[in-house]
Amino acid sequence: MKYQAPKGVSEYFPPRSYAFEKVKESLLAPIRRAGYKLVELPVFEETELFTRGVGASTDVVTKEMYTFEDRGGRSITLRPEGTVGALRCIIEHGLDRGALPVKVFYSGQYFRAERPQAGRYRQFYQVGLEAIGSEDPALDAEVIAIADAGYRAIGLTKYRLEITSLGDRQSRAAHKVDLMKYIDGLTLDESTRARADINPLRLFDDKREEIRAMMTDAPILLDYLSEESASHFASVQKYLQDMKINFSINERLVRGLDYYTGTTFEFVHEMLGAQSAIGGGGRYDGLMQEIGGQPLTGIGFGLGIDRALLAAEAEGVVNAEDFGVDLFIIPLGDAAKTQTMILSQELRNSGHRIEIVFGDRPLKSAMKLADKNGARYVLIIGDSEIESGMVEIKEMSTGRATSISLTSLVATLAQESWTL
RNA sequence: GUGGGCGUAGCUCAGCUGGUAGAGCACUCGGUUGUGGUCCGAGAUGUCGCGGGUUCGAGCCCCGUCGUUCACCCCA
Repeated sequence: MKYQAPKGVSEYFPPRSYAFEKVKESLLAPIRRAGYKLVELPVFEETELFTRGVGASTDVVTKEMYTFEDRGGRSITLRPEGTVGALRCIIEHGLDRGALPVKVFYSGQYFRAERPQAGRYRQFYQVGLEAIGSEDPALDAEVIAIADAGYRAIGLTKYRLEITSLGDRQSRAAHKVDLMKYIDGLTLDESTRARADINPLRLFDDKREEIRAMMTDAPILLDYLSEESASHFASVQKYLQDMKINFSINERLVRGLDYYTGTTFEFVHEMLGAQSAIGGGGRYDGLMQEIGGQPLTGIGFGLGIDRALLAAEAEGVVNAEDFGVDLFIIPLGDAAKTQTMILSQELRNSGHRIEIVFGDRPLKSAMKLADKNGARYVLIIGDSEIESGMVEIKEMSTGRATSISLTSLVATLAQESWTL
């Protein structure tokens, strides 16, 4: 085997590609129903957009970006996340000049040069949305509810929603001072110390027992929220409760992108191993302005399709059987082949899923093929059928055959009783 | 970037203490004339990841390398 896909990319092919499609559509449907509008965005952007937007000190920017120079000497980067690019599009085309909030959604692949792992790929797929220009806590709740509806549409049940508030700039600054003071008093190894210097909140998320223990008495950001932030967060919770969306407050929830402020959330699946976050998002107060837009707040999420699929498979809620065809046509002989080509074209034009058998397979083998492809009905066309003008259409599940005239076939199949 | 596991037919894997490879599934054909799902029969398929070493002899041992996988970091 000479060529293989680049390291860390996931490819989806039958039959799993069908489940992938289903998961993606399930996540997308609630977004569309809430009035969010599609934006198709480039997979690469000017590098600076990400260093400015995502945060120059984040791991994502410092060591996980696919960056290269294009032929004109510009520094280009494959998008490591979706929000910044979506906002760039909104700002560039003035979508935020009309009625607010602007509500957009998108889906596609993202790239991060990390060491691959279960549920973590160098190219991964996400469905995301952004709502720009409203501070209303009801919007926070809507965004969370949409994600939750997507997971439910897939059929997932073994996940939980964790939320917290990162507060506003002042809340954070005050907390950071005390947290740094606390961390300075700890004995940490060099790399952990370095991480703490970049973002002290990270230590809350450390998986090592000894670090967790050290952090149990650390000052919690929630205790430092300004009155405004606290009441906003309280409203979000109230709306979620009213909508009967289960959640828990994780005061130690940390996200890897620097732009988050206020409401922040994560959906965590319990059957996924180390990479258990299937989706997450939050509010970002300064981001629009940071990348050259109006000073508008915004909120959004990114839902990992790969991980949602993994979760669906772990829960056994994906059924990949619906990739069958309505009608399988088996031609016997040259004249029949021509007839089949014409017929399949007509039937496909009227919306049916039609497959035909290619090559000169023995009839028996052609029947097997139809069966394996999940054909609901099979039609055999040979010399006698062409001569008599009558064909038998066989229902595979019952084995029963019905006689229909060739000329009325298209019309007959369009009827209610033949719900192809 | 750091650490552990694994690399044998398309897939899942077996191969005992070293003697030049096997199963199941899948695939193709057949079980008398143009009808599938079960059953039976036949058949094709491997540079045993790659390179070196030890040995009379290596899929099995040693070294390296690449790939893969899981975990840390980080995150969807």
